[in-house]
Amino acid sequence: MPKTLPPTKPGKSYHHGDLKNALLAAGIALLEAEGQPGLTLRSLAAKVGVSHTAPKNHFGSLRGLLTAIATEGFIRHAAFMQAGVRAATGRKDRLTAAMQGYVRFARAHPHLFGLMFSAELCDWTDPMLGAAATQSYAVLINISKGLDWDKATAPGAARRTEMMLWSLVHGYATLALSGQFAGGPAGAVNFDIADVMPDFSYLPQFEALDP
Amino acid sequence: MPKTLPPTKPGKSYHHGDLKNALLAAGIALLEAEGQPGLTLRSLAAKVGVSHTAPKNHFGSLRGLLTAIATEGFIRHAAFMQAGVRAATGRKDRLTAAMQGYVRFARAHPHLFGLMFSAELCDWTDPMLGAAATQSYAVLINISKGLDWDKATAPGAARRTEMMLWSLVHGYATLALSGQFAGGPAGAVNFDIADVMPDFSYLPQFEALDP
DNA sequence: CACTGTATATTTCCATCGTAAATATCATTG
DNA sequence: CAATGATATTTACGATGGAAATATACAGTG
Repeated sequence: MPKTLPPTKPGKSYHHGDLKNALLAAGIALLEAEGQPGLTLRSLAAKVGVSHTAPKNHFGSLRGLLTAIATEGFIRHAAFMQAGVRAATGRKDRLTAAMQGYVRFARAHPHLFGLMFSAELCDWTDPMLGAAATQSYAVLINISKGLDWDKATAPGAARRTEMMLWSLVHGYATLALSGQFAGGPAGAVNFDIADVMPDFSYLPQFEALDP
Repeated sequence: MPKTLPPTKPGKSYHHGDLKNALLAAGIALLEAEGQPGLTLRSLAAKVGVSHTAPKNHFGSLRGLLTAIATEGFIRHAAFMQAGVRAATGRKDRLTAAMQGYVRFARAHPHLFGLMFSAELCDWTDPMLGAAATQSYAVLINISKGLDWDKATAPGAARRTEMMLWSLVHGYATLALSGQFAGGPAGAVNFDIADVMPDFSYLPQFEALDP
């Protein structure tokens, strides 16, 4: 009964059946393999075996495709951190695991990470992308809420703590990725944020730049 | 005597005379005005009034032009921070001024800042670019050396302190630029790093990721 | 089963881009 | 003034993203 078969891999057909997911998977693979400039609509379409205008039906434009890839990247990013958090016990250890997961993901998927935080390439008005990024951010927020630092009562202290943690780990990941730390001390991945910043929430002057 | 006239602005001539600097200046202006994808060799050449292949003589390729622009960006970045540092008194105030200058520069020249730390667009094997980036980093290093935190005697403590400061301010600038802090508390630019992290150097587990 | 509408994919075409190669112009030096 | 090297232009080419028209498959409906 060929009718019961869902449109998965019908061998060779005019219609692909699952082109959107296939383009996403192949797009991420191509991005990781050859970097952002190597991910073109034509090369991607050739890899999947369709015409170079086929992606337009599903993503509208190259920008739409990159936005969808970044969205998937944030989903994986959050899941990657969460997996580390679940394996840890204790509040500080969980924060450490999240931070380490943040950096490890960036190192494991540098081009995807770069795309995710690229202001130019993605369409940040897309609600799906915004939701995925927020969920990734929420992993850090939820963990930082359980820490001692959260005892500060100053208005906005918790928010500033989150921004501080996010800034620190994101800056570290970004600079490490761009090779700016190349001259630093040799060593394995040992990013223990909990030990580095044991106490800062009671003196927060960490104001937001954006309204 | 038209011969005594140096090759500056001879009105209209086959040779421009100072095309390299003109391309750099117009390139930065075009980058800031229209973003990185708007800075093409052809649009830049049209703006300066030369053929679209003229930049090749001075920069080799688009990548070379972007690298030169990023180099100039780091020079301005360092100068911008230094100007704030000179106007401040006291060691902590000087660090604060440098950090605030870091963020303000990023906000004032978002596209230039993005290009400077873009791993894909620039040629990081260029020694001029590396030197300019190092000089910008050196502003933070020199200031952090005079702080109380520097009393730590653990091996690599100073280096870790520098990396921490750089990570924090760079992550903050990057996230603010990409609009990730948009949901934060409203407020003016008030980034007082010295108050946020008064004490961290004596518990450093901040290892480098890169050899 | 036949008919029809819709989603999906292809073909063709175009403007723009970066780059290479050959050519033209100028500035300098002897 | 002639020759040489630096500088700029012209022409051409392959690749890219996108628009428009066309072809194909699928899902209902009678």
